[in-house]
Amino acid sequence: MPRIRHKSLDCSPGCAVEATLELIDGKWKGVILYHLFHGTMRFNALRKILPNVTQRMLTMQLRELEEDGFIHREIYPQIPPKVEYSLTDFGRTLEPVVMALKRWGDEHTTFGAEKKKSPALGTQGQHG
Amino acid sequence: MPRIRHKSLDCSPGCAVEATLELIDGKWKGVILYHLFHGTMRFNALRKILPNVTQRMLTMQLRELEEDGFIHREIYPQIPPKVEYSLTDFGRTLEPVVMALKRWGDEHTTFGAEKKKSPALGTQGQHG
DNA sequence: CATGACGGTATCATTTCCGATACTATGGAC
DNA sequence: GTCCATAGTATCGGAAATGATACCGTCATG
Repeated sequence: MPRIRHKSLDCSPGCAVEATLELIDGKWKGVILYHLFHGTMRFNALRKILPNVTQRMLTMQLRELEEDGFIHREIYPQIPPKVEYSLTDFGRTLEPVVMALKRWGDEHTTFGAEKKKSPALGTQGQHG
Repeated sequence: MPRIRHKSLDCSPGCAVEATLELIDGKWKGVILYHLFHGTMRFNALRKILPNVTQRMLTMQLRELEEDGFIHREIYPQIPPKVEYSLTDFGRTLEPVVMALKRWGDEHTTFGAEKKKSPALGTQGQHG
């Protein structure tokens, strides 16, 4: 049961909505989670598919996701370092949420529209 | 098709997730939308169920939701003023998203847990 | 004349988020 | 001895989001 950063969540019934939003908010967490649904990834692998995220931000977002129990950080004590990120069982419970977000984005934003124009992505199956 | 505040959305397939998040982000939009699913509301009615939101913030969030085409603002030219907010058809397309967020929050956050401890809220049906 | 209801604005301060950049550690290859 | 790869930290600064507070306009009531 993750902590909630909200100072006071006594904001009426709909508050569970905000509580969830707070946890997956943070500019890159959604995408990070989305990619981890497809499997374990190393730090630099995430950097490659998220070229706009600075190293600092990526680290921070990953740490927060870890703190909240969504992802697991596996450190292999070797040189050069190897660190793998994967979803926890708890993290997987977010799948319906993330997928609802993605589905809506695909259908209703210009980003989704652009994507449909590019059939090459279709070969990636669930990825696109 | 709403504008996207993100500067660059070339952040790989999962980006539709972020696109959606950006639109319903903003600390109070989730709750506002959630409450509007239950029907039209006046400005002060929203203030009452969201006591932590300042008037300024509420106005701003509502204006952004309006800009993005999610809600409709109906002004009745009378004294004292009356302004009603309601979801547009487009706004209603967000229902699965918001409900997914709420469901997860209810089941997995301490806020949700607290709520379950309070059976009185159960009488509110879908509200709680 | 003062007060209250309603739906706001305006202004300022603070907090929080985020980006850019530089720096670190270690071992192996060259 | 230098460079590279990996996974970070540290520090600084600016921008954006949010909060606090005060003010506005109008009509009705007292």
